[in-house]
Amino acid sequence: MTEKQEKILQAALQLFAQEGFHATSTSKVAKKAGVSEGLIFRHFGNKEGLLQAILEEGENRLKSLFVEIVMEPDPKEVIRKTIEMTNKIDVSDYDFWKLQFKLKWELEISGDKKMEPLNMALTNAFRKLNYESPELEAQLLILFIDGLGSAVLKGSKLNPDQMIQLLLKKYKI
Amino acid sequence: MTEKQEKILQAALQLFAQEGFHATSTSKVAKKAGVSEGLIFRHFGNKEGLLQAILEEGENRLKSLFVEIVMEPDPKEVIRKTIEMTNKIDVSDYDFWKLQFKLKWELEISGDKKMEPLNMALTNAFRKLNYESPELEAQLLILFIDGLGSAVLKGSKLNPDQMIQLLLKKYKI
Amino acid sequence: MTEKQEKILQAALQLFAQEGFHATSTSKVAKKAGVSEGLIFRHFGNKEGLLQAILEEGENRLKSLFVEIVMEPDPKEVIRKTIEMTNKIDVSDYDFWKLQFKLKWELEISGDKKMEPLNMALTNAFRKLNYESPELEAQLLILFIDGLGSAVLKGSKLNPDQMIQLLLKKYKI
Amino acid sequence: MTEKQEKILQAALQLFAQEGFHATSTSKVAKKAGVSEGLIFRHFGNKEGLLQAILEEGENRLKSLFVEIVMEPDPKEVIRKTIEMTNKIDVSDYDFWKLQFKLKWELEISGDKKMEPLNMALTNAFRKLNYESPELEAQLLILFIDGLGSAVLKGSKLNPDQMIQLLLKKYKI
DNA sequence: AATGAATGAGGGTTCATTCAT
DNA sequence: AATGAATGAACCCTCATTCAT
Repeated sequence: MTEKQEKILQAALQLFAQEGFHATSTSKVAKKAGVSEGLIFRHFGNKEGLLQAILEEGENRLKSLFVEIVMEPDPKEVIRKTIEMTNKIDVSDYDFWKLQFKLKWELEISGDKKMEPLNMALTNAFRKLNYESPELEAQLLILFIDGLGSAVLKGSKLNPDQMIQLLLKKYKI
Repeated sequence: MTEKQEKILQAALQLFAQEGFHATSTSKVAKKAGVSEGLIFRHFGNKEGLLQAILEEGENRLKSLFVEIVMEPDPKEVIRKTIEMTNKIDVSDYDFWKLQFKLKWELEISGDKKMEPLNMALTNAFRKLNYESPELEAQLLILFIDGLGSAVLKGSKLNPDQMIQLLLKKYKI
Repeated sequence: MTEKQEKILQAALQLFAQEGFHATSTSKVAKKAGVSEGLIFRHFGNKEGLLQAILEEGENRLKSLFVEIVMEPDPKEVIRKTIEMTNKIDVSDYDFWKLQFKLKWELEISGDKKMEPLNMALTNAFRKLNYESPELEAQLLILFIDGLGSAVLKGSKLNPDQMIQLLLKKYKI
Repeated sequence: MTEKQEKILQAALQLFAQEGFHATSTSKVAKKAGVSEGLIFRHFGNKEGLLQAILEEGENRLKSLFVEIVMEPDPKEVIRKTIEMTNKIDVSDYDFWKLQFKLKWELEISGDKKMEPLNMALTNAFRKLNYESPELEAQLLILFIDGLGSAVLKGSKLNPDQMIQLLLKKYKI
């Protein structure tokens, strides 16, 4: 991975996240990266390939976010960590996460699959805590954190910390 | 509103919802509507104008969805109706709602403002029911219905009816 | 067929014939035709389509060149007219015919099929004249007019009229 | 001439012959040759230089094809060898000869000059045999073998052996 | 000798938009 | 109101070529 390749990825990430995939031209990416447009295609094949390169890194980051939760034995802790997940996101990674959400809509990339490990960890946790419908409860919680992340990234005025506190209380944690 | 205008709006709605705003060319819209491309510009000024026309109708539909909730005096009913809102969506309107969600991300159109009446109705309801933080509770519930709608429209496998039942139980309704 | 469409075809024919298909850019065609580049694609779909449009006219012209020969009852006349065919080509049509020959090589478009009616007419003529191998004789004569046309169009110094006289004498016509 | 230079020439020959000069990119040549693209320019200066290198070898091969004919004292033998020339072409050299014909059209390289020695040899032969117009007869025969080679290389269905027999008979050889 | 990163110009094509009819 | 020809800018991408290593 040369220095210019990194520059391209960085510029593309930022622009895709801010303006969207289709609304970002490869020439804009090149200009922002301080690189000739042709270089993008030499390294990533085509615009789609550039996107894939970014997304691949995305899956890795998501996995490393999940690993702590999935490995946690205490069910209450699983739920707590899940709820607090959105707070773990570094501000410098906003563009990155924004892109993930954006693409789910712009390119109809389903996020279900990626969430599966989290889903299972939560289902297990709720089962251990004797919730009536552990699967449903897991889905509901995922719905919440997805919604919370979504709201935060879209710049909603909602205060995530308060929301997290409220949720923790509701789950008696 | 002539017949051809309707045809254009219909075609645009479908295409914008399915492929996205930027990925849909005006020529595709014209072809699908069975209309000359120029006519789109005659009637809606430009591509953006076409979008606005669709969105305006969107706000109206949203308002009419909300009106029942906002007018409801019984706070428990307000919450129940809110939770069951997603079930009220007709399958034939899927494209329409999909577009609304899609655009929030593709064009960074905040949905906060549109949700304000619902937000206030819910806040009021929770206050009447002596919830500790009615504002937060309202936001949380909105988060939920937003997440649920989002999941359904993206074709998630999750069962909305079960989810609604679970929620109703949680709110003791 | 609008006026500008004609202009495009004319310019393309000239450039394709002179520089070759691949060596001619659509922008060059547009400039020469005094037309915006986009118009080419509106009317002909793509560069290939533009070529096809030219070639279609080619087949028609070829057919009308053949018709006199194919309809001729006197076998000697068939042969004579075939031999003299190259002389029938108008100087203003040089570009057109050059393109036909050029493409046979540049794009590997076989000319065999187009020559079939002429082939049959000649075979018949040679058979009536009791030549030993009429099919072969027909092919040989086609080889000759193809070669002669080719030489003339490539700007060879060879004198076609003398060549034609020589041939006529050989076939005793 | 290093091993890699040979590889490049070989690959270029094949590609130029099959796809044409303009339609073949230097990168394709490099890939086929298993060589870095830069090396092509190190060795041959530019794409044109690469072509020239191939063509130079072409002239040599042509000369060596002609030498037998030009050196032949018996006029009848001169004619026979000329007519049978196309049969002398090795199948493994098809690409090479195809390229020669192709370029005559794609790049407007006249073949007249290269044919001069053959032309003179034939003229002489016909003169010795007391043909009326030896120059014309020479040109005509060249026209034939050019056409025959052309047809064979373009993959025509015509049977070259039969054609050669027919010609030999016509020239009473 | 050989590589592979890098470039700038140009490739074909699509786009939103305008205009005469 | 409606068409369809026409445009120019921008699109993604490929090209031949250069250069540091």
